[in-house]
Amino acid sequence: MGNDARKPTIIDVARESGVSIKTVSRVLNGEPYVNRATLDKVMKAIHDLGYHPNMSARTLAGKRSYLLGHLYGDPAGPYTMEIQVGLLNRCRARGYHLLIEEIDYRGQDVERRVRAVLDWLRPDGVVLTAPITDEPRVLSVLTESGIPLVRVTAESGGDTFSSVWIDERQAAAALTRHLLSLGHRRIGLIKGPANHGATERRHLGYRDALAELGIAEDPDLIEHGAFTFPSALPCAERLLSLPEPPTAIFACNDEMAAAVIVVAQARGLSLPDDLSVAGFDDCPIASMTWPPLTTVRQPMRKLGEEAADLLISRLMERPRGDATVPHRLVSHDLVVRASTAPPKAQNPARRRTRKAG
Amino acid sequence: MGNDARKPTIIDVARESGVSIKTVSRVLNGEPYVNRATLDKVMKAIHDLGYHPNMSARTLAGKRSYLLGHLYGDPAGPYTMEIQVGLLNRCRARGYHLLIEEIDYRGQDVERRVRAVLDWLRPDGVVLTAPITDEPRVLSVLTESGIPLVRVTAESGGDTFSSVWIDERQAAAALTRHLLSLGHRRIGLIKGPANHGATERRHLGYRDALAELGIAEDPDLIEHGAFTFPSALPCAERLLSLPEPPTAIFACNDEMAAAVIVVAQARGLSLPDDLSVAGFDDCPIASMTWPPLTTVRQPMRKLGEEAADLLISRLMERPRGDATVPHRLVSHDLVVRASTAPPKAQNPARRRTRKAG
DNA sequence: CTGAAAGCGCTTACAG
DNA sequence: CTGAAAGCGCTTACAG
Repeated sequence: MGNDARKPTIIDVARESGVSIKTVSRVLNGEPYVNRATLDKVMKAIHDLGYHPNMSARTLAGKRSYLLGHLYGDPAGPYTMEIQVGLLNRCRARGYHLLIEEIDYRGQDVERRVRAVLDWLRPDGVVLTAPITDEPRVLSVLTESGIPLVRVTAESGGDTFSSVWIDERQAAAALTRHLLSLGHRRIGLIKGPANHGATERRHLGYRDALAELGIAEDPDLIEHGAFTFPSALPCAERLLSLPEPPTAIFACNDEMAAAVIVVAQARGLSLPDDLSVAGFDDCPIASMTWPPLTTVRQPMRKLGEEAADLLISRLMERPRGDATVPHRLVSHDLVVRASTAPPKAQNPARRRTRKAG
Repeated sequence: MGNDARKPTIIDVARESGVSIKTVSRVLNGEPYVNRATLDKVMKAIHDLGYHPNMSARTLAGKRSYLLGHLYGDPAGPYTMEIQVGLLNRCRARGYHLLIEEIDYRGQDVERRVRAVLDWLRPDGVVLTAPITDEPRVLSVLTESGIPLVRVTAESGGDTFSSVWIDERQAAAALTRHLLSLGHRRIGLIKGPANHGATERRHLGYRDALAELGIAEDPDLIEHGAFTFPSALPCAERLLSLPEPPTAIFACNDEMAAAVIVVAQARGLSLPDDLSVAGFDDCPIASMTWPPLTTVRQPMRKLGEEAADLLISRLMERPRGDATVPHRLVSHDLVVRASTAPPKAQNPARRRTRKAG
């Protein structure tokens, strides 16, 4: 209330600048072939009037909504949320807006949920983040609808879907090499869930690095977590209870690495002397543990920014029939912090009992 | 490509069910005075055709966008993101959608940014979460525009803005009482930033509890953080370096409490024997530290759900001129975990040096 | 380089 | 309880 002042429309701008609404529309959409003087007049009118185009009218008349949909299966996870910040950054810069939708990929009606989002919101494009980048039901609905989509951190190759990714295999190998170079030879691995693409990629990197030194993988040292903190607790317990426990543990994400630290501390181990721990992602938690975690930094905001850029650029070029499926590789960093060090005792896990020194 | 099948419109539904589009519209909007048999026919046609109303057309013709805007100043923070999950839950259930926008409240052009969101997106309502619930520039633009808004976790009272809140003062008092009941008498407090409403409210609760036992607040025990992990590091250092250090520290959120734990561990203190630590919020981090944190659980998803419900209900009742400004109080819980225990040594911080036992 | 007309798919008054 | 008409603010062909 108070401001009955009707918001200015394209008609007001046209009148103010003495041209047709079609010409204003041309300026709004950055179309070529607008006389320089005309353009200036229109720009001035837009500015003077404080005009903003009405999104709904644009969407209804044109064929685009200027909306990107972010579909994710991991509500409030730090990894997903950081990517979202990146998406938001680029949407803002390029005149798009972000609609978010959580998809419970373990639920019964995944297809219906995804379809509903498309039908109701009609976003121009969709960004998929792990762990639903590889969910067949989600992908099938999306493919069938023909909507442009980009997947963040999924399998690189493939000529079906566009993606933004980091080389997780190589990153995992680099991290494992770091551990090996410190002198560790028994390195525990806590994997993610089997249905998650990253799980296999990181495992392969671990195996690559071991193979370089001619070390065979010991199945006893491989545990399956679920990329969550609680899931890694029993994994860590089992690893540290082995007759010959590992001197280092590589958890495939930071939350699981934090769990390893907690278990180790509860057992009275002194870190990193008795046990080296490494994670993956460089989420905020990686800097909040004691000792802070050695990990692989995934530039999550950047992944989001690249994804939005890729998608929006694709939407801007008219011929949406072209068969190019672009991929973007983003670089990662090995971040060495205090949670990794050379192994000290031969049999650290045995040396101590449950009581802290 | 592939599906040229034009999406069904209200006209198709009208034809299919043999009524006018106006009647279909009535059904869509749940208006009263629709004959039962007519309603059934229309519902069947909607279902058979797989019809979904076009949001843009609705927005353009009607005066509502069915969009809620979530404005926040704390990108990717776990507290904010959990609230967002709650908002999303209720939006989904009630036919609304959520647009998200980060507002850099320390930036120069806050007003312009907020105004742009309103002008471009024209959401029906706005949800504001801390720390921008009390930002005067944001509030002034919003007030001036007359858009319905609800603030999550802001000052309870006031007849200007609607809010959803927990009694932080009482919660902080309960937590402090817990510490006192364990026998602690010197309790450090790490506050939030001065411009954040929660800062003062939690401090008052701390003071209330001390006063009940006739204990005067010791200014040396009060530190100012910024609700972030790094900000609390020097605060903890100072507190633990006092000639007579506290036996317990209450950090006003979990991230800062995690920082206290890290500092204490780096100094070789054994927790909770040498030092009790408590946080606030019960974010995921609270369960990922060692020892896990005693804290106050804010039901963040619930806060978000209540906020969305409050707002949507308000939007549904036509007469938007009514002067009621509803408030909703959500209850909190004291969560006692292993980070708090009775004080052990008289002077624990002195007893040890930097080396862990 | 610019414009007049039609139409996107709904809802709003207004009738009946 | 139901409907015919107008209009929301843009963009799309189509002309010139």
